[in-house]
Amino acid sequence: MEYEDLRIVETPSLVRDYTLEKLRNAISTGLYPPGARLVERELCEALGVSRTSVREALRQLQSENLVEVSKRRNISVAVITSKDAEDIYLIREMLETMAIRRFVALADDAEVKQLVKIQKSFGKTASKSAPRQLAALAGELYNTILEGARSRVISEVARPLLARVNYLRAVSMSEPGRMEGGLVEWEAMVDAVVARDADKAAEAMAQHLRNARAAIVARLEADENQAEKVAS
Amino acid sequence: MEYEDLRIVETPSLVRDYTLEKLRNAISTGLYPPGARLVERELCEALGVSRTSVREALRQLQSENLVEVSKRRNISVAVITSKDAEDIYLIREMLETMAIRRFVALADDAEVKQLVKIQKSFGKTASKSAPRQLAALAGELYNTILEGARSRVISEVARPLLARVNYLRAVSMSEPGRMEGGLVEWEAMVDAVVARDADKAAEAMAQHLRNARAAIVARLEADENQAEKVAS
DNA sequence: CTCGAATCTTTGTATGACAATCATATAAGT
DNA sequence: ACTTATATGATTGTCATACAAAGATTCGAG
Repeated sequence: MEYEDLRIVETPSLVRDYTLEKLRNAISTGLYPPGARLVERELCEALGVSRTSVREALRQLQSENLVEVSKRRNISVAVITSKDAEDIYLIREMLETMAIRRFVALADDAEVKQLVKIQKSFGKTASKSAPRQLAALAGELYNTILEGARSRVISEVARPLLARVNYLRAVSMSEPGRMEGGLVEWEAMVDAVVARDADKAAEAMAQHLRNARAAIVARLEADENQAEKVAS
Repeated sequence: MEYEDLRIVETPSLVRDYTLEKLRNAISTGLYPPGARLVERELCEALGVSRTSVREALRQLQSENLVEVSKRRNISVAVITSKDAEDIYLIREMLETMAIRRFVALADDAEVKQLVKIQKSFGKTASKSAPRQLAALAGELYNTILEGARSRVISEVARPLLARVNYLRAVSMSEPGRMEGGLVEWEAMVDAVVARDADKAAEAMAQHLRNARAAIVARLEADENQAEKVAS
């Protein structure tokens, strides 16, 4: 008899993981936008957990650079400057072309099929312009790629970077015009993966990230100029 | 009158930062070697701090992947496999060539001079084969480079990776033969930086990391084969 | 020697307490 | 009215406890 299937695989969930998840989510959806202050007691109330758990979750968010501490020790959602965003996208370009090459080399057929499926849902969802759905799909896409690349290290480095620009991506996707570009490149990438053409897939991925970088950096620079004007 | 000089710039040190620092140090020096179990209560005693502080520090180490949690929730010093090490070095190669190019472009003369100084101390210290001193110097070298590269993001991504292989580097440096190779490449790199030749500097850095990768991966693979043999 | 109950260990979580720091409001003096 | 003191409040950092859950260990009964 086979017991493998019965074995309980997931450890009972931890309050601090729940807390972490909730906070990460709140940040990436913009519920807590960049710069928003996070007060421990308020988070405790909002989440119904103790200060202990909130604080441990905050320490992790701090290590992930999703929040930043002021010199008064107050914690707020990290503000990404245009320069930060540029560097994040440059690094992502290196990491994710690396990942997609590994995916082409190592992913099994089920994973490739999964990629195609996500890509198709994309086409369907895009016409309705439902930013939340699109963001979720994009997340799935990246997850699938990182999984299929079979590298713990790449995932560990890439995921926090992805998390840091999650909110920006969501904002950028809700802008008219930017979305279609992304779709075309993703389609090219998935096609290349299906054809097991690593170079082409990597190039499509790089192209996508270069375009995204340009769009987001431009957007942030505009915001920064605006803010500067207001300040004066 | 100028008040800038009087202003207190450093926030009073936090117990959790002290704890984090101590633990990171203990891991990178091998006082707590890979696989060693870390028991909260013991750490409290050893460090003279409360469980609260130890736990918050552990959460950060966890985010940095310096420790790992078993399914029983026990925490131990992360074990780096040969595959992990290979990926870490591949990513470092991308990040640090990027960093050294920025350094050449952006660092001021004082920083270049600092680099040269460190490089010279290296030559002096190497003859005496004092691994602790060498490790400290290498740390300074990387710090200087990352500082001079003027990119928060690059530093934030590169530093944890560096920390993860710190112990391995120390071990590898204490082996005979490996050290001199590193020194030659570093000398080439610093020379190129002084000459403000970004391509040459980047190539020297890449060369250094490729050599280090080969040495460390070989070493880990040997260890892993050994362990496998013992297990059988 | 094996099985199972009792006990010890370790982690997860909550709570309450208190100091230190900063921010804000209030009172006082000129 | 304006500035300075003073009190008051808010927030974070740290500690000490307490207790539940889950595992690991010990030890006695058979």
